[in-house]
Amino acid sequence: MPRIVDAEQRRRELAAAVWRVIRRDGVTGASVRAVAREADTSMGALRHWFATQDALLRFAMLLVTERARARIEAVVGDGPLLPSHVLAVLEETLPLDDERRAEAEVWLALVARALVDPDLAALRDRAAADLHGLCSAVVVALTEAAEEPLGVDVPLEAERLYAVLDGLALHALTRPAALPADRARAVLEAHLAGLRGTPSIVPPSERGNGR
Amino acid sequence: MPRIVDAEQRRRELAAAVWRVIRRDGVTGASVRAVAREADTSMGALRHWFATQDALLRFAMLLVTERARARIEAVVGDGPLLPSHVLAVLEETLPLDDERRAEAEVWLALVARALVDPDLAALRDRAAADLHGLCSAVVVALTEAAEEPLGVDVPLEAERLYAVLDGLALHALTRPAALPADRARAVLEAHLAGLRGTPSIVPPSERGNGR
DNA sequence: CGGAAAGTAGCACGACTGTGCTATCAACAG
DNA sequence: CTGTTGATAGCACAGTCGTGCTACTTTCCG
Repeated sequence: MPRIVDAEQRRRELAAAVWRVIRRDGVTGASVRAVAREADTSMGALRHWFATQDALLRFAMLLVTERARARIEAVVGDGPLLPSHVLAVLEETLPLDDERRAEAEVWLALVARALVDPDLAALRDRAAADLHGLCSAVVVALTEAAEEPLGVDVPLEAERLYAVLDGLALHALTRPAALPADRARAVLEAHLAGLRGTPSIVPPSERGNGR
Repeated sequence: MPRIVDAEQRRRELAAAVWRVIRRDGVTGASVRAVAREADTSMGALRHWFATQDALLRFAMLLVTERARARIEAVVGDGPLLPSHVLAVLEETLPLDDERRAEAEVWLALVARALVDPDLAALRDRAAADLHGLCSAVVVALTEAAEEPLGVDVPLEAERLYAVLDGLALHALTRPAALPADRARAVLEAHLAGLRGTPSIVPPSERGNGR
């Protein structure tokens, strides 16, 4: 057989097959055989790239965080976190289109498994720490940009923003009919408006400044 | 063998064994044999009460919602939703002690499975609709109690409160060290303060009129 | 050309899976 | 007493599971 030009690429292809199986049959259905079949290869080939099933699932989970991180960095770039970019950045963690929805489904399945799998829990904790840090940065960026100094409890507001973010992600994922993409965006935007010093609770006369 | 006095009680005992297995080994480990062993009974006895494994998991999930609902009703009672009870009511959905933590773990595991199991999805959707309704009622109760009328987008604020609630639940469950019980409570309380018309973010000139 | 290495294929094993099924036991009705 | 029902026990079947392992093909290096 032809040499694989890029080993990492091959591993990503197989992990993509894991994603498809998890989305179709859940993490329970992600057996070695099912993944090999989905990837149109053999058990032996699969085990050549991943010694155990746990390693396979670990890599599949790692891929979720990597992709989200890449999208976020593509938006924010190297520079500082601009208030004008905040909504776009945080949106990248919500399941608002098919690609991000796929990631969120896999993420939820693996986070649940992480409750009883220390390896997956470690990956989850690292991602959580990253997102929590991002939320802190967002709170700082928004409050610093306010015209007059706001009395903000930054750690608390970061925690609250993080909760809104993951809560929206969970609900947009599990109740897409009740919380479609644009509505999830609107809720997030309203929350960010509050952090900007413009309380989300405003008289009707001032409402209607869509995103 | 002695007749079972209360069939429902027996089913609850078996479902409790399901909970213990799910908490220890995840939903993957909740096989018929494992549950029977945990409940200290036989496969035959288990199958006498639950015809299939799906029925067993369905009942275990139903039990989570039932218990949460019972606790909430115990707090709010028959009367109207008083602003003074709002925090205590919403707290009942957070994993702030061992009992509620157990429910949340089982809930997360089964919600993940619900992504590929229509029966569980139906239970999840019903619970979500209930909680969403509760959040709406909370928003209405708090804004109506405000001294001056606030321009509140009730559906949007309900959605945001629901997101905060489930986000906090998820984080308190998966990152208990980063978000201990009293801190989760504090974040929720800060959010409710905002709904009361006392924004969590206030200009320095208006500060000092405590929560 | 020959050998090493990369990659693929898939069998074998022992363990586990859900469910159908029968057998057994306890308790009550008649 | 007998007969019926509730409840338990556990075997049998036909699979699937993860992984160890060998065999094989293809590619590259010297």
